[in-house]
Amino acid sequence: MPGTRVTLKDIAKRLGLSMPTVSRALADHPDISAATKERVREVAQALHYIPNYRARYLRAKHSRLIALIVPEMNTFFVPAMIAGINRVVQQNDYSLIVFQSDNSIVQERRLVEYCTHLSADGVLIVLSSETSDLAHLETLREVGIPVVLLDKTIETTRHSTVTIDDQEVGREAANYLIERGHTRSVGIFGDQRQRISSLRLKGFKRAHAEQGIPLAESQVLRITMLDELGEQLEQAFARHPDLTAIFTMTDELLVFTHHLLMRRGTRIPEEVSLLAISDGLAPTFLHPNVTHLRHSGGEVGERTAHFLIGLIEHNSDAMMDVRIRTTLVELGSVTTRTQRPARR
Amino acid sequence: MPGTRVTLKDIAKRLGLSMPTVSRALADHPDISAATKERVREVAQALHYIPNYRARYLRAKHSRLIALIVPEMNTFFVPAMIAGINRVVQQNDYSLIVFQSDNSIVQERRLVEYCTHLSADGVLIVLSSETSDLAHLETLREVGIPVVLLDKTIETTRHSTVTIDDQEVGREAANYLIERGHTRSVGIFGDQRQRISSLRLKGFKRAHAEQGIPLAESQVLRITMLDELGEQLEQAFARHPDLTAIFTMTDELLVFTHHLLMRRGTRIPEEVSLLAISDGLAPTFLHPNVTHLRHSGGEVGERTAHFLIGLIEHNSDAMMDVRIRTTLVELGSVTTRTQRPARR
DNA sequence: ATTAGTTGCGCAATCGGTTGCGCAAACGAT
DNA sequence: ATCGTTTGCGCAACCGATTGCGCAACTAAT
Repeated sequence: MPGTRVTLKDIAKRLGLSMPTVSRALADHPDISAATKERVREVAQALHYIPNYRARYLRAKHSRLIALIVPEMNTFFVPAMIAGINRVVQQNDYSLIVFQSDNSIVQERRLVEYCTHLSADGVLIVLSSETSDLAHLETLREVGIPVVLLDKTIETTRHSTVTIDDQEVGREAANYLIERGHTRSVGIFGDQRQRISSLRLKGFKRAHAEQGIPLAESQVLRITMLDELGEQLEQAFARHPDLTAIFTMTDELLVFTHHLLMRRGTRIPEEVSLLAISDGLAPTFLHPNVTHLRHSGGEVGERTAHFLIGLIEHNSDAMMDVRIRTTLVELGSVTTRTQRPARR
Repeated sequence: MPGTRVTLKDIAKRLGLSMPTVSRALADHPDISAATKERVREVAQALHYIPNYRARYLRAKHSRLIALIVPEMNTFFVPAMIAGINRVVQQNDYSLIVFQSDNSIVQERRLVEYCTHLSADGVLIVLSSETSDLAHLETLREVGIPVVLLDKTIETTRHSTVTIDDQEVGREAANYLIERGHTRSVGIFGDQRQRISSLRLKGFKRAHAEQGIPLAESQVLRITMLDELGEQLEQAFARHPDLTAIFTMTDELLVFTHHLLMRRGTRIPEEVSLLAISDGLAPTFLHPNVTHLRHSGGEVGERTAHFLIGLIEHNSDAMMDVRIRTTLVELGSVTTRTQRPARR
């Protein structure tokens, strides 16, 4: 009869044994004779016994559940990250519960609380864009649930993080362009309320400053909504006829920028060079393939999950800021300009 | 002290009440006086009481957990689908557990079994490419857990499905091209062991047959690995100099095909028209934008989740095959050829 | 034959809540 | 003053599994 589960008691009754004996038999406990174990296993099979994990884990302090809270499922980075996390989580016999905060701090708070209700063994969280402090994570600390922040974080000394060195990668991007003679480039960045965006921009600016290359504010595009991009890009072209390179800080910005360039007939890299920070997928199906600083979502996910599971299993509250390095993948969307950069 | 949770008993002790009273107070049970409720709530707050869902749901037959098993996280469709499912699931106070079968039937079986251990209230499953029968889903039926198959399925009379009419959409695609004078087109399809691929191909072929347009086997590309696509496409071009249109059955195939066309300098749509079945995102950032039959992952996810939750909450085992209609989105990657199609 | 040790299993408590039922005190009605 | 009703709360069972401990029965050693 559907809905009614076979329990240990049922098996016990069938065999004239006690529940503990059946439990131990199935757990291959040494106290139980081989013959009994065999009989128990047979009946368990025949009756389609299914263990009840809620009952089992009621005594145990762990649940083998890991929760992931993401602000949204964008197209490129997050799915790859989830896949990476999931791989490690499954390999270690945990299950992954995925929540989406829709970039709302209210939702995020609710979800964090929910994680405690579920007794998650650990929580991974990509902060929402509205999140400006980490008070809501204290609940987790109180009950001893380890948390790791990844990708999008804010400044914190109380939580472990896995990120890339956003400022450094912004700097590398700019240097790469400058070294190749691009003294007038446009950088396309995301919402500046997000640390990830502001840091990448900061690095981008710093590189210009260090190299003595001027960078006007109009060379920096801060994109909150993707549909602003078209207009802002046109303005940049209009204001900077000497523009020779464009840098995009995410895959989303890359594909839209690429599309806009194609639409206006701008040839890459003959007229404008294109450089991105990317997961690596989009650059290979855009034409021409796009040179990028690779930041693999899958790798971030895997490493973060490993780290979290380490915290869980060693019952550690070690704090660590893991910085993942990006690798440069040159695919020919950036030219080297022969004329020397003009210095002031 | 971290790890030690505050329980109802603690609150009860603190107030000199019994555990049931505290439980009822927090549940706003009418038997409890307003004054007591207030005191209980205060103490619960002060002590940072966190309910233990595993204990709560030990008695209840439900868990408010919905499991999703996907073969892989591709880039386009699946993430959008997950986002859609998650939206509905969260709105209805369920949680979504995501598993990945890596296209392995062994994993899939393991995961389905795991769903029963977790006492999931319902299971959504996108079948792996190795799955050829549904015997492993019987366990779920036995314990009364509703299942809905979505997107990639196989023939079944015992399970509900949510799909598009794959054969029909293949047919529509071909007809669209034929009506516009494309009598020599190439169709790019996925692994033929998957029903989704074989049906779309079947429809594509049928349309040609119905219209009396010949379709050589060399006009049909069956792609198992994406890296075969380049070579096969070149062969098709070589063999069919009169080729005027290309159809791709998924987003992945679309972006790679588009990339290959760009690389070989084929102009779209001047030289070759391009038509796709797509989630709608890729077509808008490729250049030119790609005309497609839209099949929204988000919508599929939402509708499926709604349906499943209906089954759960009405304790129904109704069977239903939901067919989601695609909508035609014309974005200019298909030209109309002036010369009439040559009939035989 | 008595003792010591091993083998195989059951009793009962426990995890943290929920729920049916009972019961005392307070209340109103006659 | 008596009876019936309502109010507010506690007792104990229960969900399904795990586990420390105890206890027979059997074996082996002296």
